[in-house]
Amino acid sequence: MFYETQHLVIIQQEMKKTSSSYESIYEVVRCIPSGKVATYGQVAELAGLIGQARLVGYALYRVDMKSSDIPWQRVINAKGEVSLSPFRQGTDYVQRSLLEHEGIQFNANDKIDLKTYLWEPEVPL
DNA sequence: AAAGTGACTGTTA
DNA sequence: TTAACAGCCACTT
Repeated sequence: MFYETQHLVIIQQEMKKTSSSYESIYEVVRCIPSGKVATYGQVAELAGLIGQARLVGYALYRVDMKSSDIPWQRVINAKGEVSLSPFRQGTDYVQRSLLEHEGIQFNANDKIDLKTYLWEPEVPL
């Protein structure tokens, strides 16, 4: 997709894929720089969990704001929008607010231009 | 133990 | 362009 296969191999070797532990996911999210965003699928891929975007969403749901060392707000869906959910109790608005504070702009359709803001990892961590 | 449910996504129509 | 679908898998009932 966006990365050299070689890079993926390296990253996957370093990240443990202990299912039921979301450490690899959190590790990737921590690498997203301020002012950039990553998609759920992208994070899953980098964490060695290809095709399991939903797992990333679930992992972030567990963390949410309790852990301040994880920039959870920088993960959005593939359409470039903040994923909404009735269970988020307004934290979706908080997410948008945090991103705008980092300099990310939303267009008239409440979407983020991925061409401009999508995180493109250097080789590797 | 089986079935339902999501902070998802690529494909198909 | 948008929308429905089918995979996806940990968790909860």
